[in-house]
Amino acid sequence: MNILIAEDDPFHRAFLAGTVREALPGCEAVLEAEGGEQAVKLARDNRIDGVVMDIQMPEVSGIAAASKIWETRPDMRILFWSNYSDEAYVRGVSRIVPKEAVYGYVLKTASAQRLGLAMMGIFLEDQCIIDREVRGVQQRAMDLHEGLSNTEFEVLTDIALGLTDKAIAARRGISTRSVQSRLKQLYEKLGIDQQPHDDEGPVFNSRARAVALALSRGLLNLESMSLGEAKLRRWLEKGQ
Amino acid sequence: MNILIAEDDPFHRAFLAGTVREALPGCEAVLEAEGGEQAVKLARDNRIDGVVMDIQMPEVSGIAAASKIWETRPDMRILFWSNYSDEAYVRGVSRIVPKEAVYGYVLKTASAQRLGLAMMGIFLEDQCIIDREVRGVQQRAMDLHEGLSNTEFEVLTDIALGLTDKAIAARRGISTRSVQSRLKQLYEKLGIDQQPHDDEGPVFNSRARAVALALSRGLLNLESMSLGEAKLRRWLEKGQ
DNA sequence: GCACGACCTGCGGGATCCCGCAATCGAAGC
DNA sequence: GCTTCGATTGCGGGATCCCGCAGGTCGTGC
Repeated sequence: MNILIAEDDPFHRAFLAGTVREALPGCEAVLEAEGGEQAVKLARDNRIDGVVMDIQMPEVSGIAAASKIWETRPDMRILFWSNYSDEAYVRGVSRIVPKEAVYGYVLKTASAQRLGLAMMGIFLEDQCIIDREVRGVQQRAMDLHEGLSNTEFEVLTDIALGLTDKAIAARRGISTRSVQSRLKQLYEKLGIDQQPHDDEGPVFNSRARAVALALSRGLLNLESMSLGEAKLRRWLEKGQ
Repeated sequence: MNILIAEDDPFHRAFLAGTVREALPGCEAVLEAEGGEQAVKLARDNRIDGVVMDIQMPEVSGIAAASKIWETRPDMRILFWSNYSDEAYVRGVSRIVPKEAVYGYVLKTASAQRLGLAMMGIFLEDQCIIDREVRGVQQRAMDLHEGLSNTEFEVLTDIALGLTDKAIAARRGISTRSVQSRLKQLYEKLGIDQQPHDDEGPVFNSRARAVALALSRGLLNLESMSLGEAKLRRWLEKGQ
């Protein structure tokens, strides 16, 4: 069995390699990549049976790299190992995972033992293993009343990128009035109307406040935004 | 000599401890803190000669902890060790460092040797040692035409928190028209007017676009925003 | 004293945003 | 077939935002 490790931090990379050797004694080779691009290349050029992937990496993130790998090898087993359980990450992962793929999501704060158990479960037993805390986020995101729907999530990313209502409407193929309806729902779910008011009218600009709250709650993060920025740029060029 | 290490990641913490022992053979004790709060407590209760501080830590960040420590020991030598050279961090540090303090700013991507040299320079020779890359950011921030003035930076943080013009005016003690003037300058410096236009008017909402650009350029980051959120909350309560 | 630049401020208007009301459409369920 | 529910859309208005223009203030340097 050959395992690929993708992790930019050298200390974490060494720790991962050690844990892999310990949890999977039958493992023949452990390949190491320092970034997403290298991970894709190594996964393409070698016979790999599983990947341990850090999500936050400069240049090409772990999610982007996993997406690339799954394009050609939709049955690849990938264990995501991340510092955070941001909803942006959890959504990002579950959006790209193919139906036939086995995957896992373990937090870096977990013990070495828990990480080792997850490796055994995924790479030996083909189980999907998701940390409890991450599962909680996943659950909340699915709940229709608590979490955001896909359409609400779309307008959220769009206003976070700084688009106008009209631009969002053109991009998503709906009317500006619909955009505003979605925004209103978004504001309600984020609880913007119940934010403090001053004597002199509202303290908060709904649009900007929504972005601030989404960031602080992990609905969005910098990576999801730069990813959205890239998509937006492509759409703009296509339009011209 | 006693050195305090504040770093939440155990691998990095162990690496720091090793580097301290190597670079400073005369060092008697190396104390370790896992977070900002513990760092402040350890610095208060022990005879500490210098601190190596990670900036990004959950709960109490390294900048907040350093600020606390410098309140009672303004001559403390502190070496900041961070993953990023975000302008938000650089500004945050240089805003709180007392005139008589010796400090340093080294990136985590630097080699162990460079880190060791910085430790020797700061703790043995009382030199200020700032990585070249960080220095570049500091320089740009000082340049009046390239970087943002303090007033522009203030309105930037305010709109990022989601405040309305009126609320910003009340908070900063100026008229709403002044807020809008500052915003216009901010938009110009961020280059929002030269963003792409569609046939059907502007694609971007200036206010939201400014926040998006500031985040992607590191002028703001999540920590500076949650810090601003805390300040805002205090101000709101005072007003009521 | 005087010119200069940086900042603050009031006025006014045009564009955008926020939202209540109501009609329409499509999909799911009985 | 009918109902129900969610999503979309138009209309209209009030609030906010963006910005050009012009006048005022304050500190610096000659």
